[in-house]
Amino acid sequence: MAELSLRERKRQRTRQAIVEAAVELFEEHGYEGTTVADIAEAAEIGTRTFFSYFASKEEVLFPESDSRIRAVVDAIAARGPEDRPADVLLRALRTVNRDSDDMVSRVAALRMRLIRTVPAMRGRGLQLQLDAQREIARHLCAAYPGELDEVGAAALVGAFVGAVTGALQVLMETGGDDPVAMSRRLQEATDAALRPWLHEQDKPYVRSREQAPS
Amino acid sequence: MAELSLRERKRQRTRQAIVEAAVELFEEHGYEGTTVADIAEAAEIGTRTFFSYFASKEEVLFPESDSRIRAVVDAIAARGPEDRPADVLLRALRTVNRDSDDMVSRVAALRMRLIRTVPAMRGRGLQLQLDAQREIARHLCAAYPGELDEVGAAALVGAFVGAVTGALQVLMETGGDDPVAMSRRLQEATDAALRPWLHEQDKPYVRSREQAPS
DNA sequence: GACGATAGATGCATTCAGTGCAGTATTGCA
DNA sequence: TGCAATACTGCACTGAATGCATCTATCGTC
Repeated sequence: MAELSLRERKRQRTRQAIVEAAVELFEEHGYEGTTVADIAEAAEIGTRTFFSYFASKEEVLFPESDSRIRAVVDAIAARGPEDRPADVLLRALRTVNRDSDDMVSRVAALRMRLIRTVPAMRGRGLQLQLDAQREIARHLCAAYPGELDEVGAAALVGAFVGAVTGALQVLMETGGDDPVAMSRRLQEATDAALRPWLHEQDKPYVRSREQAPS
Repeated sequence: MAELSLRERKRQRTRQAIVEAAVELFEEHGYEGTTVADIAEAAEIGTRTFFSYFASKEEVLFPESDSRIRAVVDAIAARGPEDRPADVLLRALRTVNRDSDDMVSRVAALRMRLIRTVPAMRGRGLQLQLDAQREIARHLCAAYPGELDEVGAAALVGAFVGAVTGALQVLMETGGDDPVAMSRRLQEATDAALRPWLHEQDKPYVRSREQAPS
């Protein structure tokens, strides 16, 4: 399968070394307290070489072009004939939230913490998110020709992602440290915000409230 | 009213001079093609002084803490007893869109263009937007105690603002130059995206289409 | 296995944003 | 008028990022 050339393998290894060195140093001395030169030295490369792997210091912590996009695109591709655009997005959103590995991986956790605290990281994260939205909107638009135009699709995607982002922001700043509880509150909040789109059979928290009225 | 001390007046004048110089130079040589030193020289101040007025180069184009927030907060304060949170946001959103002066003022137009093209500006803009959302969510939460918690309010606000942002992004990149047409398409797209929240009497584009079919 | 082409690594110099500091000028106030 | 607070400025410095020239390792080919 992975018949990569020696050059390619070496490059991957160096890349990995950079990321690991960066994570190590960021955790020890903080983001601002770590210079690119420090990272390069720890990864045993020249400072100049760093920038042939990553365009900027932030980039180290935003490696892969997020698997989330792919998950949503898959969900769009797997839509049923009865599904409205909003249904598809709703399902995708839940899948993504459920499978969110953002609390497990060490890099992901660090990234989260830095996004919350370092302006440069926050800005970068938001930009990538907006790009991802655009990408998803394109797919959604293509999946519903005649029904959704580019702008409408972007608005719809924006609404759904915006709800998640808004909730997540508050959750992170409140600083709860229990991932399970946070995930549940996130689901509740977005469900509530997006309630007008929910079908009856899709309203878990209404159902649970019927069973156990407050 | 404006009994400012001489110092204060002088400071305002210098501030104004910096902004004007910056706008001038950005329009002539582009954002990246203009250094802080250039701006300072044009504004007849020392380079160092620039940073006692603005914390960074971007900041020059994000002056006042946006009147938009105030407009939304006002809309929340002016809510009727029958209004649901979504109703309030919907009305506020329309007011803001309608009064949007972002196409008239020279600074605003330049800012728009740079947000679209310069990563640093985009990042900064998104950060400010998220902060604004948070602020609005706080007010909304306070206005509906017992009904909305912090997280839920943030999700709701995020959904509405996200819809507008998503649509706006596509509209800007499509690069239509007719502000009126863009404003109309924006309204249509967000209306469509937020349709599940619309009351019947709140659907202007359905109504106007009945009156004057295209 | 040798060889030329190519891609990657590196050092060096440079630009530019942003900060800390110290000294000077200006303003507000008594 | 004089004193204290505040603003302005130059200077030196750090750190990110880029361009360029050079050197080295790898690759495909014969």
